[in-house]
Amino acid sequence: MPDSTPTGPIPRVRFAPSPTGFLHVGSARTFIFNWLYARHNHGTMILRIDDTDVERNTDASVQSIFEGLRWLGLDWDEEYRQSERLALHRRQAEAIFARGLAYRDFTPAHSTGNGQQSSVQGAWLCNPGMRELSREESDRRAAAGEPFALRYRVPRGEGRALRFRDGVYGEQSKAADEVEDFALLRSDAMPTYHLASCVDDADLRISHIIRGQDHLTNTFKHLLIYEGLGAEAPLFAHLPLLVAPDGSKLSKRKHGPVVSVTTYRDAGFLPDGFVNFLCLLGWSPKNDIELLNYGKLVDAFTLEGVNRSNAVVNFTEQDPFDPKAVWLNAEHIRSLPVDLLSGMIRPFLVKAGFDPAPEKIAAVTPLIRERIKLLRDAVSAADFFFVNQLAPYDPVELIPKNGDADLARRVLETAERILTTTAFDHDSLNKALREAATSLGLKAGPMFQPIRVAVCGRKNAPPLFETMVVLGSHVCLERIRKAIGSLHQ
RNA sequence: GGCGCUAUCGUCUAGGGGUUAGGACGUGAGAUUCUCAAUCUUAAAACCCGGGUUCGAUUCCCGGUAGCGCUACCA
Repeated sequence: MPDSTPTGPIPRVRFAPSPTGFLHVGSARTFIFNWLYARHNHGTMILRIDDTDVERNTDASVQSIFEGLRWLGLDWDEEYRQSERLALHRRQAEAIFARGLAYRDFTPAHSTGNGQQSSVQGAWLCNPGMRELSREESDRRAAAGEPFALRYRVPRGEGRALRFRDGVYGEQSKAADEVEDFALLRSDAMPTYHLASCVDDADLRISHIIRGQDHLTNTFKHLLIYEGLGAEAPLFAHLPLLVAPDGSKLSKRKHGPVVSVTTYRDAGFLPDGFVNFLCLLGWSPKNDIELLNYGKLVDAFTLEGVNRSNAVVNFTEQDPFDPKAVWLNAEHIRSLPVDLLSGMIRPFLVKAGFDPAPEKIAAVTPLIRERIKLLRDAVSAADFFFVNQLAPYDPVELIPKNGDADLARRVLETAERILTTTAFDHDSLNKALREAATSLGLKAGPMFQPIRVAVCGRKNAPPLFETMVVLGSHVCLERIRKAIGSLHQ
Protein backbone atom coordinates (compact mmCIF):
# COMPACT_ATOMS: atom_id res chain seq x y z
CA MET A 1 0.00 0.00 0.00
CA PRO A 2 1.39 3.42 -0.84
CA ASP A 3 2.18 5.64 2.09
CA SER A 4 -1.01 7.54 2.73
CA THR A 5 0.85 10.69 3.64
CA PRO A 6 3.60 11.28 1.12
CA THR A 7 6.21 13.48 2.69
CA GLY A 8 7.77 14.84 -0.44
CA PRO A 9 7.66 14.93 -4.19
CA ILE A 10 7.25 11.76 -6.21
CA PRO A 11 10.27 9.51 -5.64
CA ARG A 12 12.65 9.04 -8.54
CA VAL A 13 14.97 6.07 -8.15
CA ARG A 14 17.49 4.53 -10.48
CA PHE A 15 19.35 1.34 -11.15
CA ALA A 16 22.73 2.10 -12.69
CA PRO A 17 24.69 -0.99 -13.68
CA SER A 18 28.02 -0.82 -15.40
CA PRO A 19 28.02 -3.27 -18.29
CA THR A 20 31.09 -5.33 -17.54
CA GLY A 21 29.57 -8.81 -17.53
CA PHE A 22 26.34 -10.73 -17.25
CA LEU A 23 23.59 -9.49 -14.94
CA HIS A 24 24.68 -10.40 -11.45
CA VAL A 25 22.23 -11.67 -8.80
CA GLY A 26 23.33 -8.87 -6.48
CA SER A 27 22.63 -6.28 -9.16
CA ALA A 28 19.29 -7.90 -9.85
CA ARG A 29 18.39 -7.56 -6.19
CA THR A 30 19.41 -3.91 -6.21
CA PHE A 31 17.18 -3.35 -9.22
CA ILE A 32 14.31 -5.16 -7.51
CA PHE A 33 14.57 -3.13 -4.31
CA ASN A 34 14.63 0.10 -6.30
CA TRP A 35 11.69 -1.06 -8.37
CA LEU A 36 9.75 -2.12 -5.30
CA TYR A 37 10.42 1.22 -3.67
CA ALA A 38 9.30 3.08 -6.79
CA ARG A 39 6.15 1.04 -7.27
CA HIS A 40 5.21 1.03 -3.61
CA ASN A 41 5.42 4.83 -3.56
CA HIS A 42 4.08 5.41 -7.08
CA GLY A 43 7.43 6.83 -8.08
CA THR A 44 9.55 6.70 -11.21
CA MET A 45 11.99 3.90 -11.99
CA ILE A 46 14.98 4.86 -14.07
CA LEU A 47 17.47 2.58 -15.79
CA ARG A 48 20.82 4.17 -16.46
CA ILE A 49 23.62 2.24 -18.08
CA ASP A 50 26.82 3.50 -16.47
CA ASP A 51 29.17 2.83 -19.34
CA THR A 52 31.98 5.29 -18.83
CA ASP A 53 34.66 2.63 -18.44
CA VAL A 54 35.25 2.05 -22.15
CA GLU A 55 38.02 -0.44 -21.45
CA ARG A 56 35.77 -2.92 -19.72
CA ASN A 57 32.34 -2.28 -21.20
CA THR A 58 30.90 -4.70 -23.70
CA ASP A 59 27.78 -4.64 -25.78
CA ALA A 60 27.14 -8.28 -24.88
CA SER A 61 26.96 -7.20 -21.28
CA VAL A 62 24.40 -4.50 -22.08
CA GLN A 63 22.34 -7.15 -23.84
CA SER A 64 22.68 -9.49 -20.87
CA ILE A 65 21.39 -6.81 -18.54
CA PHE A 66 18.36 -6.10 -20.70
CA GLU A 67 17.73 -9.80 -21.18
CA GLY A 68 17.91 -10.46 -17.46
CA LEU A 69 15.63 -7.59 -16.54
CA ARG A 70 13.14 -8.54 -19.21
CA TRP A 71 13.06 -12.09 -17.86
CA LEU A 72 12.40 -10.76 -14.36
CA GLY A 73 9.42 -8.96 -15.82
CA LEU A 74 10.31 -5.67 -14.17
CA ASP A 75 9.84 -2.45 -16.07
CA TRP A 76 11.29 1.03 -15.94
CA ASP A 77 9.97 4.41 -16.92
CA GLU A 78 13.03 6.23 -18.22
CA GLU A 79 16.30 5.05 -19.71
CA TYR A 80 19.70 6.70 -20.15
CA ARG A 81 23.22 5.96 -21.26
CA GLN A 82 25.91 7.63 -19.29
CA SER A 83 28.24 7.62 -22.28
CA GLU A 84 25.87 10.00 -24.05
CA ARG A 85 26.15 12.51 -21.25
CA LEU A 86 29.91 13.08 -21.29
CA ALA A 87 29.60 16.75 -22.23
CA LEU A 88 27.52 17.39 -19.14
CA HIS A 89 29.99 15.59 -16.91
CA ARG A 90 32.90 17.64 -18.26
CA ARG A 91 31.00 20.88 -18.01
CA GLN A 92 30.19 20.19 -14.38
CA ALA A 93 33.77 19.18 -13.64
CA GLU A 94 34.80 22.52 -15.11
CA ALA A 95 32.29 24.29 -12.91
CA ILE A 96 33.63 22.61 -9.80
CA PHE A 97 37.15 23.55 -10.85
CA ALA A 98 36.09 27.11 -11.54
CA ARG A 99 34.74 27.36 -8.00
CA GLY A 100 38.15 26.39 -6.70
CA LEU A 101 36.86 23.11 -5.31
CA ALA A 102 39.07 20.99 -7.53
CA TYR A 103 42.64 21.12 -8.74
CA ARG A 104 44.76 19.64 -11.50
CA ASP A 105 47.06 16.79 -10.53
CA PHE A 106 49.92 16.40 -13.01
CA THR A 107 51.32 13.31 -11.33
CA PRO A 108 51.59 10.57 -13.96
CA ALA A 109 48.83 7.95 -13.69
CA HIS A 110 49.51 4.86 -11.57
CA SER A 111 52.42 6.48 -9.82
CA THR A 112 50.68 7.07 -6.50
CA GLY A 113 51.47 4.56 -3.83
CA ASN A 114 55.21 4.58 -4.32
CA GLY A 115 57.57 7.12 -2.95
CA GLN A 116 56.66 9.89 -0.60
CA GLN A 117 53.12 10.97 -0.29
CA SER A 118 50.90 13.01 1.90
CA SER A 119 49.12 10.70 4.24
CA VAL A 120 47.61 10.28 7.67
CA GLN A 121 48.93 7.10 9.25
CA GLY A 122 49.20 5.16 6.04
CA ALA A 123 46.08 6.36 4.27
CA TRP A 124 46.78 8.12 1.00
CA LEU A 125 45.20 11.58 0.89
CA CYS A 126 46.75 13.42 -2.03
CA ASN A 127 49.86 13.71 -4.15
CA PRO A 128 52.43 16.03 -2.63
CA GLY A 129 52.62 19.47 -4.12
CA MET A 130 49.71 19.25 -6.51
CA ARG A 131 47.00 20.56 -4.27
CA GLU A 132 49.06 23.67 -3.55
CA LEU A 133 50.01 24.42 -7.16
CA SER A 134 49.25 28.02 -8.01
CA ARG A 135 46.51 28.67 -10.50
CA GLU A 136 49.04 30.32 -12.79
CA GLU A 137 51.40 27.37 -12.86
CA SER A 138 48.53 24.94 -13.17
CA ASP A 139 47.14 26.86 -16.15
CA ARG A 140 50.57 27.12 -17.72
CA ARG A 141 51.27 23.39 -17.50
CA ALA A 142 47.81 22.52 -18.75
CA ALA A 143 48.22 24.93 -21.66
CA ALA A 144 51.53 23.28 -22.46
CA GLY A 145 49.62 20.05 -22.98
CA GLU A 146 50.78 18.24 -19.86
CA PRO A 147 48.18 15.61 -18.93
CA PHE A 148 46.44 15.88 -15.59
CA ALA A 149 43.70 14.35 -13.51
CA LEU A 150 41.21 16.63 -11.86
CA ARG A 151 40.90 16.04 -8.13
CA TYR A 152 38.41 17.26 -5.59
CA ARG A 153 39.92 19.62 -3.06
CA VAL A 154 38.60 17.90 0.06
CA PRO A 155 38.32 20.38 2.96
CA ARG A 156 41.28 19.64 5.16
CA GLY A 157 42.40 20.83 8.56
CA GLU A 158 39.05 22.45 9.31
CA GLY A 159 37.85 19.67 11.55
CA ARG A 160 34.84 19.31 9.34
CA ALA A 161 32.55 16.28 9.62
CA LEU A 162 30.60 14.93 6.66
CA ARG A 163 27.15 13.67 7.64
CA PHE A 164 24.08 12.06 6.23
CA ARG A 165 21.24 9.94 7.42
CA ASP A 166 21.13 6.60 5.64
CA GLY A 167 17.71 5.10 5.04
CA VAL A 168 18.97 1.76 6.27
CA TYR A 169 22.09 2.36 8.34
CA GLY A 170 20.99 5.51 10.10
CA GLU A 171 23.21 8.47 10.99
CA GLN A 172 26.59 8.35 9.32
CA SER A 173 29.50 10.65 9.75
CA LYS A 174 33.13 10.80 8.82
CA ALA A 175 35.85 13.40 9.28
CA ALA A 176 36.59 15.18 6.01
CA ASP A 177 40.26 14.93 6.96
CA GLU A 178 39.98 11.17 6.43
CA VAL A 179 38.71 11.51 2.87
CA GLU A 180 41.31 11.45 0.14
CA ASP A 181 41.37 13.91 -2.75
CA PHE A 182 39.52 11.60 -5.13
CA ALA A 183 39.58 12.06 -8.87
CA LEU A 184 36.79 13.68 -10.84
CA LEU A 185 38.34 13.50 -14.28
CA ARG A 186 40.99 11.10 -15.50
CA SER A 187 43.98 12.27 -17.46
CA ASP A 188 42.20 11.20 -20.65
CA ALA A 189 39.42 13.65 -19.72
CA MET A 190 36.96 10.85 -19.04
CA PRO A 191 34.85 11.33 -15.90
CA THR A 192 35.31 8.93 -13.03
CA TYR A 193 32.45 6.92 -11.63
CA HIS A 194 32.02 9.30 -8.71
CA LEU A 195 31.70 12.39 -10.88
CA ALA A 196 29.53 10.90 -13.60
CA SER A 197 27.25 9.20 -11.13
CA CYS A 198 26.65 12.28 -9.02
CA VAL A 199 26.28 14.65 -11.95
CA ASP A 200 23.72 12.37 -13.52
CA ASP A 201 21.87 11.72 -10.30
CA ALA A 202 21.62 15.45 -9.74
CA ASP A 203 20.66 16.19 -13.32
CA LEU A 204 18.04 13.44 -13.42
CA ARG A 205 16.69 14.70 -10.09
CA ILE A 206 17.08 11.31 -8.43
CA SER A 207 15.42 11.54 -5.02
CA HIS A 208 16.55 8.26 -3.44
CA ILE A 209 19.73 6.36 -4.15
CA ILE A 210 19.26 2.75 -3.17
CA ARG A 211 22.44 0.79 -3.80
CA GLY A 212 24.85 -1.74 -2.38
CA GLN A 213 26.54 -1.17 0.93
CA ASP A 214 29.91 -1.21 -0.80
CA HIS A 215 29.11 2.43 -1.60
CA LEU A 216 28.42 3.45 1.97
CA THR A 217 31.81 5.09 2.51
CA ASN A 218 31.85 6.49 -1.05
CA THR A 219 28.80 8.48 -0.07
CA PHE A 220 30.95 10.96 1.84
CA LYS A 221 32.74 11.78 -1.41
CA HIS A 222 29.44 12.05 -3.18
CA LEU A 223 28.20 14.52 -0.60
CA LEU A 224 31.19 16.68 -1.44
CA ILE A 225 30.47 16.47 -5.17
CA TYR A 226 26.85 17.53 -4.65
CA GLU A 227 28.14 20.42 -2.66
CA GLY A 228 30.55 21.32 -5.44
CA LEU A 229 27.67 21.14 -7.88
CA GLY A 230 25.54 23.35 -5.73
CA ALA A 231 22.93 20.61 -5.75
CA GLU A 232 20.93 19.18 -2.91
CA ALA A 233 21.97 15.64 -2.06
CA PRO A 234 19.36 12.91 -2.47
CA LEU A 235 18.41 10.48 0.26
CA PHE A 236 20.69 7.48 0.46
CA ALA A 237 19.76 3.94 1.45
CA HIS A 238 22.38 1.22 1.35
CA LEU A 239 21.64 -2.44 1.02
CA PRO A 240 23.52 -5.24 2.77
CA LEU A 241 25.65 -7.25 0.39
CA LEU A 242 25.07 -10.75 -0.89
CA VAL A 243 28.00 -12.98 0.00
CA ALA A 244 29.17 -16.52 -0.70
CA PRO A 245 29.09 -19.22 2.02
CA ASP A 246 32.71 -18.39 2.88
CA GLY A 247 31.74 -14.78 3.50
CA SER A 248 33.38 -13.34 0.42
CA LYS A 249 31.50 -10.97 -1.80
CA LEU A 250 29.69 -12.68 -4.65
CA SER A 251 31.86 -12.15 -7.69
CA LYS A 252 31.74 -13.14 -11.29
CA ARG A 253 35.38 -14.06 -11.37
CA LYS A 254 35.44 -16.17 -8.23
CA HIS A 255 32.03 -17.79 -8.31
CA GLY A 256 31.23 -18.00 -12.00
CA PRO A 257 27.79 -18.77 -13.40
CA VAL A 258 26.16 -19.28 -9.99
CA VAL A 259 25.98 -15.51 -9.68
CA SER A 260 24.44 -14.96 -13.09
CA VAL A 261 20.72 -14.34 -13.40
CA THR A 262 20.61 -16.37 -16.61
CA THR A 263 21.79 -19.45 -14.75
CA TYR A 264 18.64 -19.32 -12.65
CA ARG A 265 16.48 -18.70 -15.69
CA ASP A 266 18.01 -21.58 -17.63
CA ALA A 267 17.58 -23.99 -14.73
CA GLY A 268 13.89 -23.25 -14.70
CA PHE A 269 13.36 -20.75 -11.94
CA LEU A 270 10.18 -18.78 -12.28
CA PRO A 271 10.85 -15.03 -12.22
CA ASP A 272 8.46 -14.83 -9.28
CA GLY A 273 10.28 -17.50 -7.33
CA PHE A 274 13.65 -15.96 -8.01
CA VAL A 275 12.51 -12.46 -7.08
CA ASN A 276 10.80 -13.77 -3.96
CA PHE A 277 14.05 -15.42 -2.90
CA LEU A 278 16.20 -12.38 -3.58
CA CYS A 279 13.86 -10.13 -1.62
CA LEU A 280 14.16 -12.33 1.44
CA LEU A 281 17.90 -11.80 1.45
CA GLY A 282 18.42 -8.71 3.58
CA TRP A 283 14.80 -7.70 3.80
CA SER A 284 11.88 -8.99 5.79
CA PRO A 285 8.17 -8.13 5.87
CA LYS A 286 8.48 -8.90 9.60
CA ASN A 287 5.30 -10.91 9.76
CA ASP A 288 6.60 -14.43 9.14
CA ILE A 289 5.09 -14.47 5.66
CA GLU A 290 7.66 -15.63 3.16
CA LEU A 291 5.72 -16.67 0.12
CA LEU A 292 5.17 -13.40 -1.72
CA ASN A 293 4.28 -12.57 -5.30
CA TYR A 294 5.07 -9.26 -7.01
CA GLY A 295 1.90 -7.58 -5.83
CA LYS A 296 2.44 -8.58 -2.23
CA LEU A 297 6.06 -7.52 -2.39
CA VAL A 298 5.10 -4.10 -3.69
CA ASP A 299 2.55 -3.75 -0.88
CA ALA A 300 4.92 -4.91 1.82
CA PHE A 301 8.17 -3.27 0.78
CA THR A 302 9.63 -0.54 2.95
CA LEU A 303 13.19 0.56 3.62
CA GLU A 304 12.55 -0.03 7.32
CA GLY A 305 12.35 -3.73 6.56
CA VAL A 306 15.85 -3.79 5.15
CA ASN A 307 18.39 -5.30 7.45
CA ARG A 308 22.00 -4.30 7.96
CA SER A 309 24.15 -7.39 7.86
CA ASN A 310 25.33 -9.22 4.77
CA ALA A 311 23.33 -12.22 3.62
CA VAL A 312 24.83 -15.54 2.58
CA VAL A 313 23.62 -17.15 -0.61
CA ASN A 314 23.90 -20.77 0.31
CA PHE A 315 25.31 -22.59 -2.68
CA THR A 316 27.85 -25.39 -2.95
CA GLU A 317 30.05 -26.97 -5.59
CA GLN A 318 27.49 -29.72 -6.07
CA ASP A 319 24.40 -27.58 -5.93
CA PRO A 320 24.57 -24.05 -7.28
CA PHE A 321 21.19 -23.08 -5.90
CA ASP A 322 20.26 -22.08 -2.38
CA PRO A 323 17.83 -24.72 -1.04
CA LYS A 324 15.46 -22.00 0.03
CA ALA A 325 15.40 -20.55 -3.47
CA VAL A 326 14.53 -23.98 -4.81
CA TRP A 327 11.80 -24.48 -2.24
CA LEU A 328 10.28 -21.06 -2.93
CA ASN A 329 10.37 -21.82 -6.62
CA ALA A 330 8.55 -25.11 -6.06
CA GLU A 331 5.92 -23.22 -4.10
CA HIS A 332 5.46 -20.74 -6.93
CA ILE A 333 5.24 -23.59 -9.42
CA ARG A 334 2.49 -25.22 -7.38
CA SER A 335 0.51 -22.03 -7.23
CA LEU A 336 0.61 -21.56 -11.00
CA PRO A 337 -2.47 -22.47 -13.09
CA VAL A 338 -1.91 -25.58 -15.22
CA ASP A 339 -2.19 -23.83 -18.57
CA LEU A 340 0.40 -21.23 -17.63
CA LEU A 341 2.73 -23.81 -16.16
CA SER A 342 2.54 -26.14 -19.12
CA GLY A 343 3.40 -23.26 -21.41
CA MET A 344 6.49 -22.59 -19.34
CA ILE A 345 7.53 -26.23 -19.25
CA ARG A 346 7.38 -26.65 -23.00
CA PRO A 347 10.69 -24.94 -23.88
CA PHE A 348 12.52 -27.23 -21.48
CA LEU A 349 11.05 -30.32 -23.11
CA VAL A 350 11.87 -29.00 -26.55
CA LYS A 351 15.41 -28.27 -25.49
CA ALA A 352 15.67 -31.86 -24.24
CA GLY A 353 14.84 -33.06 -27.71
CA PHE A 354 11.14 -33.80 -27.41
CA ASP A 355 8.48 -32.48 -29.71
CA PRO A 356 5.47 -32.48 -27.46
CA ALA A 357 2.02 -31.36 -28.50
CA PRO A 358 0.70 -28.59 -26.26
CA GLU A 359 -2.36 -30.72 -25.36
CA LYS A 360 -0.12 -33.53 -24.24
CA ILE A 361 1.89 -31.22 -22.00
CA ALA A 362 -1.31 -29.80 -20.59
CA ALA A 363 -2.41 -33.34 -19.69
CA VAL A 364 0.94 -34.20 -18.13
CA THR A 365 1.43 -30.97 -16.18
CA PRO A 366 -1.00 -31.70 -13.34
CA LEU A 367 0.74 -35.03 -12.82
CA ILE A 368 4.17 -33.52 -12.35
CA ARG A 369 3.36 -30.14 -10.86
CA GLU A 370 3.96 -31.28 -7.30
CA ARG A 371 6.98 -33.31 -8.27
CA ILE A 372 9.19 -30.63 -9.76
CA LYS A 373 11.06 -27.85 -8.04
CA LEU A 374 12.59 -26.30 -11.14
CA LEU A 375 11.03 -26.22 -14.58
CA ARG A 376 13.90 -28.26 -15.98
CA ASP A 377 12.92 -31.10 -13.62
CA ALA A 378 9.96 -31.66 -15.92
CA VAL A 379 12.27 -33.39 -18.34
CA SER A 380 13.34 -36.11 -15.94
CA ALA A 381 9.92 -36.29 -14.27
CA ALA A 382 7.92 -36.71 -17.47
CA ASP A 383 10.23 -38.02 -20.17
CA PHE A 384 8.43 -41.37 -20.41
CA PHE A 385 5.30 -39.60 -21.55
CA PHE A 386 7.06 -38.29 -24.61
CA VAL A 387 9.39 -41.05 -25.78
CA ASN A 388 8.36 -43.68 -28.26
CA GLN A 389 10.71 -46.24 -26.85
CA LEU A 390 11.22 -46.49 -23.10
CA ALA A 391 14.85 -46.26 -22.09
CA PRO A 392 16.18 -49.71 -21.16
CA TYR A 393 15.64 -50.60 -17.53
CA ASP A 394 16.61 -53.55 -15.36
CA PRO A 395 13.75 -56.15 -15.40
CA VAL A 396 14.47 -56.76 -11.72
CA GLU A 397 12.70 -53.45 -11.12
CA LEU A 398 9.50 -55.14 -12.22
CA ILE A 399 9.63 -57.53 -9.29
CA PRO A 400 7.99 -56.22 -6.12
CA LYS A 401 9.64 -56.60 -2.77
CA ASN A 402 9.19 -60.11 -1.31
CA GLY A 403 8.05 -61.34 -4.70
CA ASP A 404 9.67 -63.10 -7.60
CA ALA A 405 9.75 -62.95 -11.38
CA ASP A 406 6.85 -65.34 -11.60
CA LEU A 407 4.69 -63.04 -9.49
CA ALA A 408 5.62 -60.04 -11.61
CA ARG A 409 4.74 -61.95 -14.76
CA ARG A 410 1.37 -63.01 -13.40
CA VAL A 411 0.58 -59.43 -12.41
CA LEU A 412 1.50 -58.11 -15.81
CA GLU A 413 -0.39 -60.81 -17.69
CA THR A 414 -3.44 -60.10 -15.57
CA ALA A 415 -3.06 -56.41 -16.23
CA GLU A 416 -2.70 -56.97 -19.93
CA ARG A 417 -5.91 -58.97 -20.01
CA ILE A 418 -7.82 -56.42 -17.98
CA LEU A 419 -6.60 -53.42 -19.94
CA THR A 420 -7.79 -54.80 -23.23
CA THR A 421 -11.33 -54.87 -21.94
CA THR A 422 -11.52 -51.99 -19.47
CA ALA A 423 -12.56 -48.45 -20.24
CA PHE A 424 -9.49 -46.24 -20.07
CA ASP A 425 -10.44 -43.78 -17.40
CA HIS A 426 -9.29 -43.32 -13.83
CA ASP A 427 -12.26 -44.87 -12.05
CA SER A 428 -12.57 -47.91 -14.29
CA LEU A 429 -8.86 -48.67 -14.10
CA ASN A 430 -8.87 -48.18 -10.37
CA LYS A 431 -11.78 -50.56 -9.88
CA ALA A 432 -10.58 -53.25 -12.26
CA LEU A 433 -6.97 -53.33 -11.12
CA ARG A 434 -7.88 -53.37 -7.45
CA GLU A 435 -10.26 -56.25 -8.01
CA ALA A 436 -7.52 -58.07 -9.87
CA ALA A 437 -5.17 -57.52 -6.94
CA THR A 438 -7.70 -59.03 -4.58
CA SER A 439 -8.18 -62.08 -6.77
CA LEU A 440 -4.41 -62.52 -6.97
CA GLY A 441 -4.23 -62.23 -3.20
CA LEU A 442 -2.10 -59.09 -3.47
CA LYS A 443 -2.13 -55.71 -1.83
CA ALA A 444 -2.08 -52.59 -3.95
CA GLY A 445 1.67 -52.02 -3.63
CA PRO A 446 2.92 -55.31 -5.06
CA MET A 447 0.17 -55.21 -7.66
CA PHE A 448 0.95 -51.72 -8.96
CA GLN A 449 4.72 -51.76 -8.93
CA PRO A 450 5.23 -54.13 -11.86
CA ILE A 451 2.70 -52.19 -13.88
CA ARG A 452 4.23 -48.85 -13.01
CA VAL A 453 7.71 -49.99 -13.95
CA ALA A 454 6.44 -51.57 -17.16
CA VAL A 455 4.61 -48.43 -18.17
CA CYS A 456 7.01 -45.75 -16.87
CA GLY A 457 10.30 -47.61 -16.91
CA ARG A 458 10.98 -46.76 -13.28
CA LYS A 459 9.70 -47.23 -9.75
CA ASN A 460 9.06 -43.61 -8.90
CA ALA A 461 6.45 -41.91 -10.99
CA PRO A 462 3.17 -40.03 -10.76
CA PRO A 463 0.03 -41.91 -9.64
CA LEU A 464 -0.59 -44.95 -11.83
CA PHE A 465 -4.12 -44.53 -13.17
CA GLU A 466 -3.80 -40.90 -14.19
CA THR A 467 -0.51 -41.74 -15.83
CA MET A 468 -2.01 -44.62 -17.79
CA VAL A 469 -4.92 -42.51 -18.94
CA VAL A 470 -2.56 -39.88 -20.35
CA LEU A 471 -0.40 -42.54 -21.98
CA GLY A 472 -3.40 -44.30 -23.56
CA SER A 473 -4.24 -47.96 -23.78
CA HIS A 474 -2.17 -48.67 -26.84
CA VAL A 475 1.09 -47.46 -25.35
CA CYS A 476 0.38 -49.06 -21.99
CA LEU A 477 -0.35 -52.45 -23.49
CA GLU A 478 2.67 -52.32 -25.72
CA ARG A 479 4.96 -51.49 -22.79
CA ILE A 480 3.39 -54.18 -20.59
CA ARG A 481 3.88 -56.83 -23.28
CA LYS A 482 7.46 -55.80 -23.68
CA ALA A 483 7.97 -56.08 -19.91
CA ILE A 484 6.48 -59.56 -19.90
CA GLY A 485 8.91 -60.47 -22.64
CA SER A 486 11.85 -59.16 -20.66
CA LEU A 487 10.84 -61.36 -17.72
CA HIS A 488 11.06 -64.47 -19.85
CA GLN A 489 14.69 -63.94 -20.66
C1' G B 1 47.96 0.02 8.25
C1' G B 2 43.75 3.94 8.31
C1' C B 3 38.51 4.80 8.15
C1' G B 4 33.54 2.87 8.00
C1' C B 5 29.79 -0.97 8.64
C1' U B 6 28.08 -5.56 10.80
C1' A B 7 27.49 -9.69 14.53
C1' U B 8 20.41 -14.35 16.98
C1' C B 9 19.91 -21.98 15.13
C1' G B 10 24.08 -24.79 9.35
C1' U B 11 21.36 -20.77 6.14
C1' C B 12 17.50 -16.67 5.64
C1' U B 13 15.28 -14.03 9.50
C1' A B 14 11.56 -12.17 13.86
C1' G B 15 12.10 -10.14 18.52
C1' G B 16 13.55 -7.16 22.32
C1' G B 17 15.60 -4.69 29.66
C1' G B 18 12.23 -10.01 32.64
C1' U B 19 10.07 -14.64 26.56
C1' U B 20 9.81 -22.06 27.16
C1' A B 21 14.20 -16.44 22.21
C1' G B 22 9.37 -17.13 17.36
C1' G B 23 9.04 -18.42 11.96
C1' A B 24 11.10 -20.48 7.33
C1' C B 25 14.61 -23.59 4.49
C1' G B 26 17.58 -27.71 5.22
C1' U B 27 18.38 -32.20 8.44
C1' G B 28 16.40 -36.59 11.71
C1' A B 29 11.97 -39.44 13.24
C1' G B 30 6.85 -40.67 12.50
C1' A B 31 1.83 -40.50 10.06
C1' U B 32 -0.72 -40.80 5.34
C1' U B 33 -0.49 -42.86 0.23
C1' C B 34 -0.13 -47.78 -5.20
C1' U B 35 5.77 -45.72 -5.56
C1' C B 36 7.71 -40.80 -5.60
C1' A B 37 6.23 -36.06 -4.52
C1' A B 38 2.94 -33.18 -1.79
C1' U B 39 0.63 -32.88 3.01
C1' C B 40 0.50 -33.42 8.48
C1' U B 41 2.92 -34.31 13.31
C1' U B 42 7.47 -34.18 15.74
C1' A B 43 12.87 -33.73 17.20
C1' A B 44 17.72 -31.61 17.25
C1' A B 45 19.60 -26.69 16.33
C1' A B 46 21.19 -19.79 17.95
C1' C B 47 21.58 -14.52 21.07
C1' C B 48 30.61 -13.87 19.28
C1' C B 49 33.71 -12.74 23.92
C1' G B 50 34.70 -9.42 28.12
C1' G B 51 33.43 -5.33 31.04
C1' G B 52 29.89 -1.72 32.52
C1' U B 53 24.63 0.44 33.41
C1' U B 54 20.54 -2.10 35.95
C1' C B 55 17.04 -5.56 40.84
C1' G B 56 17.66 -7.99 36.01
C1' A B 57 20.91 -7.98 29.96
C1' U B 58 20.72 -11.68 24.21
C1' U B 59 18.53 -6.56 23.94
C1' C B 60 21.48 -0.28 26.11
C1' C B 61 26.91 1.63 26.54
C1' C B 62 32.24 0.71 26.12
C1' G B 63 36.26 -2.49 24.78
C1' G B 64 37.91 -6.87 22.29
C1' U B 65 37.51 -10.38 18.43
C1' A B 66 35.85 -11.78 13.74
C1' G B 67 33.70 -10.79 8.96
C1' C B 68 32.76 -7.40 5.19
C1' G B 69 33.42 -2.67 2.63
C1' C B 70 36.26 1.71 1.20
C1' U B 71 41.20 3.26 1.08
C1' A B 72 42.53 3.54 -7.87
C1' C B 73 43.05 8.45 -13.16
C1' C B 74 37.36 0.39 -11.46
C1' A B 75 32.50 0.90 -10.82
